[in-house]
Amino acid sequence: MSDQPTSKRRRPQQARSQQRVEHILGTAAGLFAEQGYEAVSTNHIARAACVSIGSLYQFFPNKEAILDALVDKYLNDMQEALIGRIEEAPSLEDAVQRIVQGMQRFGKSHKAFKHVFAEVQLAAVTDRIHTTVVGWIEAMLGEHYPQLAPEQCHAGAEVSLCIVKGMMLVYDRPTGLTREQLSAEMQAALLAYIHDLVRRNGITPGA
Amino acid sequence: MSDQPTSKRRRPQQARSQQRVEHILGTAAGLFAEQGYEAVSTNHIARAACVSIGSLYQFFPNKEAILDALVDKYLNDMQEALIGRIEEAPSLEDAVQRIVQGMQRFGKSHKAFKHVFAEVQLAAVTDRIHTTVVGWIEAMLGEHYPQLAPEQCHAGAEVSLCIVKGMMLVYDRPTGLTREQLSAEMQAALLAYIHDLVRRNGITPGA
DNA sequence: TTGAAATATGAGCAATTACTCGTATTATAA
DNA sequence: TTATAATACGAGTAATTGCTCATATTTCAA
Repeated sequence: MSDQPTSKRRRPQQARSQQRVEHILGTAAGLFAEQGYEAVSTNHIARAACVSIGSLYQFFPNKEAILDALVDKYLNDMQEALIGRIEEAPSLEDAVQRIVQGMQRFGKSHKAFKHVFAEVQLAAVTDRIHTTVVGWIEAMLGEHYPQLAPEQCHAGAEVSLCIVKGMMLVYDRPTGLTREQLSAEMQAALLAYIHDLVRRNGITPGA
Repeated sequence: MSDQPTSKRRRPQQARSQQRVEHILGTAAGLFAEQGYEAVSTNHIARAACVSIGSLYQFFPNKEAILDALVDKYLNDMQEALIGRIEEAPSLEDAVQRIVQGMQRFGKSHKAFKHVFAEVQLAAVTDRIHTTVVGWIEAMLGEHYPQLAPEQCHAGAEVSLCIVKGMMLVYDRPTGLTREQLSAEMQAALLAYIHDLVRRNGITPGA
């Protein structure tokens, strides 16, 4: 996603510094997840990672660069964890299940992601993720329903992502439902919408 | 929602100070909407409202109290703007339309609300809103489908709110869809899910 | 008219913010 | 072994944060 330096700063060249950068990122992810991006300071991150503030700024030109690096990582991880599996899905129902469960797993193991993804004021960063994921869903819809016009695919993808986003906001809230129930309901909601979409466009839903 | 003092601070008693408090709240709402809660300082609010920082702290014991007061106001406004209309809705389809359009209107005229509602890290405040709104939707479902078990109503309400929340996150994003299209799609999504829910529970959807 | 309560003011405080820079410690290639 | 580049360090900077408090002004009942 970015091979040139993320920053004007030095890129880590020796093994120890590469490990350090990884470690800083991991620590930052944890803190962001717990307290949110704005509430976490760079000094805070450095202290928690047992790294001097100077070392942190050796590799990250500013606070936002840390978040950017995290987002790069997340988009890559998501691509691996989700997209491969979605393309292999034999049916739309299967694809929907993989999306919902994949997102759930991903949100669980990368809690900071949920913040970044849902936080409204980090518009630039959020946009990158949003656009990327909409593209994936759009492609999936187009593949399963070639008769669907491109604009319809796009609209469907935007709305589907709405649903998935709302879903992620609610996963760690005490809803009275188990994760499995929530997951099942969200799959049902997504499928119900998609089936409705294609039906409205005069296509008989497959399977 | 709270008649006793919001704070340990003086309650405004004279007309001029009541106006001032209103004005501070309005200004804060605007700033929160533009920049998010964390990014806006109390000094900032005071300056923008043309009020000294001391006056601000005369009526609000701390920054959070400003947000709390806003949420009180929003929940009241929402109750008036939405709930009355929902209870009068002749059909579920109509109720869904009123919810989606009401939320949209509300998000438009109270932009700060969107932030507060969706922001993950303001857990306490967000919870109040979430719980309140889930209750409303739950009641609506129970009324339109008396055969639906209370847990089913609750589950349905939680998932429906997920969808509405995701919706609010996306309204002012360049999606390539007009507001009307988005609104229509979201109504369709909500209805598709609810119809699916009652169908799965062996009830033939009305109308 | 008077005086006490309500309201208004903003300089200023301690704490924290994102970030710099001079210096010290490593690693590596010659 | 040595010299140069890479890495590490953390005291220190200016700016900003949420918030206080002594003082000044306004309101209104008596």
